[in-house]
Amino acid sequence: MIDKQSPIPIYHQLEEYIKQLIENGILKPDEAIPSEREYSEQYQISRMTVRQALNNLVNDGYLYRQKGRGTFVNKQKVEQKLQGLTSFTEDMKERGMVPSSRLISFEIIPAEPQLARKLDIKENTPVYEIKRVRMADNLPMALETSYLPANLVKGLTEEIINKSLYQHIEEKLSLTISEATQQIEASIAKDTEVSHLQVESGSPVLLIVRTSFLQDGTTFELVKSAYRADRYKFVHTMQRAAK
Amino acid sequence: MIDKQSPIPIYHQLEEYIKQLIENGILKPDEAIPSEREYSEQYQISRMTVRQALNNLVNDGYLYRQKGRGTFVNKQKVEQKLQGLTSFTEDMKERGMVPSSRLISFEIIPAEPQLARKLDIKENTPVYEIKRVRMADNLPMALETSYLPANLVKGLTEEIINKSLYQHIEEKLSLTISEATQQIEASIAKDTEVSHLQVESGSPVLLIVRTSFLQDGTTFELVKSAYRADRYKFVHTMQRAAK
DNA sequence: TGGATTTAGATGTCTATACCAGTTAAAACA
DNA sequence: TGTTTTAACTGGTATAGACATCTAAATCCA
Repeated sequence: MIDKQSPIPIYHQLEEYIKQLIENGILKPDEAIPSEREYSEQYQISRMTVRQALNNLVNDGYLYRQKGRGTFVNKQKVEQKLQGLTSFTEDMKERGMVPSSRLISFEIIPAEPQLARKLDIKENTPVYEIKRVRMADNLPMALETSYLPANLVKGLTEEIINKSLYQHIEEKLSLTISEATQQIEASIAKDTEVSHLQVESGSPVLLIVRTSFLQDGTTFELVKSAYRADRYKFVHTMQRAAK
Repeated sequence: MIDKQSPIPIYHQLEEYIKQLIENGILKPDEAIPSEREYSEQYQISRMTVRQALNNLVNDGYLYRQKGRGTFVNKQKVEQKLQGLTSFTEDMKERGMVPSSRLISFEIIPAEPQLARKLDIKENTPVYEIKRVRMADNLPMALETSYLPANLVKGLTEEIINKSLYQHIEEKLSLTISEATQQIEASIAKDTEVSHLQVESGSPVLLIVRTSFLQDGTTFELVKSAYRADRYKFVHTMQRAAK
């Protein structure tokens, strides 16, 4: 399980190992995991190294400690799942639904002033505009429009979009989204939303505007979505900041 | 600065000290702080102890490290402000508005099954129910109903509520909310909401249900709010979880 | 039996040391 | 002068041990 010769740090190996046991349900919530000294003896590693692994897992919310008692498995929180959320696809899968989508339009347009400001690029810079109806279990869930600076994601095709845009971005272009800001508000469905989402006029929708950033701070994408209020609820967990 | 005889752990003292320097602007963003070895020598403490302090500050987002270069002060992110958000009052102040509220009703009721489940208490346990219209710059912003288990916050009075419920909870009862989950959805204003929020019937509202937890995991409060969609937008930053 | 005390074992704090791996700038070299 | 090497930093990983503090079970005693 633990390979001391590996270039991967020991604490990280132990971390991944324990994380696996939790995610596979072998270690159950509120169950005590072996003590630090047990890990230390079993794998012949120092107790401080074990602590480093456990501390990371505590920080990530997988474990919690009780002085004098032991270290325990945390309940799988919705939060952990949602924090990693980047795409509609991931979100729906988390909710146990099958995501799909129908492309409405796909073109390259010059960024008008407002969009340019939001994407932090110059006016009229080419931008991909992708409009899609997002579905869950084959029912319309949201109408989504994405804007991506063309210079960041060259050679985008309909095929890639229909397959998995995010997979392409992460694996082929090896770009990683590190942070995102969301603005969420309520509204009444507009005409295009009424028709694409198949709701009655006057129906409420949840508008979510997400701006995603890369590690270096580059603005990567702007996504405007209108969700059917009767089908979608946004769930979100937050920790109180230290004073 | 560092008192080795103090019952307060050394790493914690150093942590608070550095945090102060950052919050008071003495250490500026992207500025390097002294190296681990410097702290170690200056205060005659072990480097591992210094690392424990710095690690905590990195985890809390105050610092970031660069291998081979040093440890630097982070920019104060909006996220950090929003993460600490717990109450309507704090939220409005962040937005530069003056919060106020009008009490509609205040009573102790037995928890019905659904509420009991959400608060994680037994059925018919006494619960405070507080209904208020929340205002920003004297304009109705939201209709809010709070539920708090009576045994957790004994002796609540109208006066306390009108003054500052959260201040009372944190300072008098010394309870700290460590985590909260929010569910956000869009809807159409109901009759009571129409009248209290002074909107037309058919107007959209943003429904937010917040459940707050104490450090030990106790469910502390359930707050249901209906915000005027034309005045309120929920903003939220998230980091991508590590894979 | 029931309450106080002991004890074993858990996490928490801290030390002192060692070596590794990036980064940078000065020193040596061509 | 311009390039390369080197040395002196930085944080990252890992060890082995000490003592503190808290918890719960075992033990003892009235």
